[in-house]
Amino acid sequence: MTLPHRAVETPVFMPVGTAGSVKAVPQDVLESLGAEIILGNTYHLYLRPGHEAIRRMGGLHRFISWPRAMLTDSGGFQVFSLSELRKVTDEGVKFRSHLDGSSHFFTPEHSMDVQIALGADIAMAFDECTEYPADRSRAEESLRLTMAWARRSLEHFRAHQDEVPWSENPRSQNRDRGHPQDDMGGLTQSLFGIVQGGMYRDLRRESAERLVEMDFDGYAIGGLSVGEPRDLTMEMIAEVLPLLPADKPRYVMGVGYPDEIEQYARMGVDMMDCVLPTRAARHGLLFTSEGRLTIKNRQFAEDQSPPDPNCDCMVCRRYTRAYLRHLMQAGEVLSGTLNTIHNLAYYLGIMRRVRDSLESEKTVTN
RNA sequence: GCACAGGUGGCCGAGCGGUUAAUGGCAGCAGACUGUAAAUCUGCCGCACCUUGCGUGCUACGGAGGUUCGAAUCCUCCCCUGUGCA
Repeated sequence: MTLPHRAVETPVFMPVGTAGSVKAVPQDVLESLGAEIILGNTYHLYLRPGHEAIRRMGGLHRFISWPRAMLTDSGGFQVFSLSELRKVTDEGVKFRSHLDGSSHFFTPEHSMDVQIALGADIAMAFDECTEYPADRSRAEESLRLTMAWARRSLEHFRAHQDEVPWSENPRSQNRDRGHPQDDMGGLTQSLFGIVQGGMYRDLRRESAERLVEMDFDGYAIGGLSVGEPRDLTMEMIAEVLPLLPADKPRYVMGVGYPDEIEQYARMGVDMMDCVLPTRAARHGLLFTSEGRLTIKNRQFAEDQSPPDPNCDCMVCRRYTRAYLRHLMQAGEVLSGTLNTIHNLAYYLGIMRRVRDSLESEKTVTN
């Protein structure tokens, strides 16, 4: 399958670039690594530098100078991760900014407005990422909210999706400058719905069916990898996947470890994103064909071998474990950069191999 | 030489008569990280031993004596460092 818009082949892994940057790695390096689509975050970009500022600058792609695809998460995950700084009502979520403590009210409509202003290729419905564990009634309540918000997200999005800042768009304000990032060729932004339901199969099923009925451009499975055991994650995905239309992208949010993403991709998941390869890299954990490598460990102090002997990424071709360990010990910023480059290369490599072996029997072109 | 100020565990630095193997920080060692409040967080960090326990023993606050039931903390002498004056 190929994602609509900038023809992204799937299954695909999407590096996370919350605040308009895949931490520690410049865009041109991301391109050379073969990253085809990256994430941005609605909540974070709304707070700083502000979505209207980004709109005025021509949209997210242009602002960060990223010519390939982007997806913005709706802020739904922040409802979960900033649980101590927020208050949820049917209407929306009141956040207290983690930056300065100021109050901000997010509703599905507001999230859509922000995401349209940012103008990523794919926007996400505003949802509540249900925490784990959540008992039955809590999961039901949370799902009720997410489903109501999905409908509101979709309606508002459909009514305003032509307000993206892209040059080809009639309402765009930045059609004059001929920038590579502006080559959107009459594309439209799409919106994905998000399945929730805690760890209850019937709730998951109900969630999926209702979303499909609403007719989104793609579907995500959210609320996973929030602390539950791995087999439960698997079970939920297996339950939901068959209910989602195979001709539209199916995205499992926030996963996972290398073996997980391979497994899910082989099950038919088209898209995945995760902060793990980038965050773990900055913390000194490398994922390799030989397993986890805690590069800061003393044992690598004089190890002249490459991080992963079976990897041909630009880091493994050139640097030794001893050097990477030293950079980590010395607190050099290059440490995070090199570690992240390797981890992303590793993740992207896994997906490339899965794609090759699946030999895209379901190529859908735009 | 005189006058002040100091000498504390690898380093910096608290403590100034008793819950003190000794607050903190750094360095070191190990672990965690899954739609990013994360270049973050957690644990260990004098030595030895074991039944790994808010366990036992030993050593420790420049050195040597002393006061005291008890001293890193008080006294004496000595050594050393910094600053100022000769």
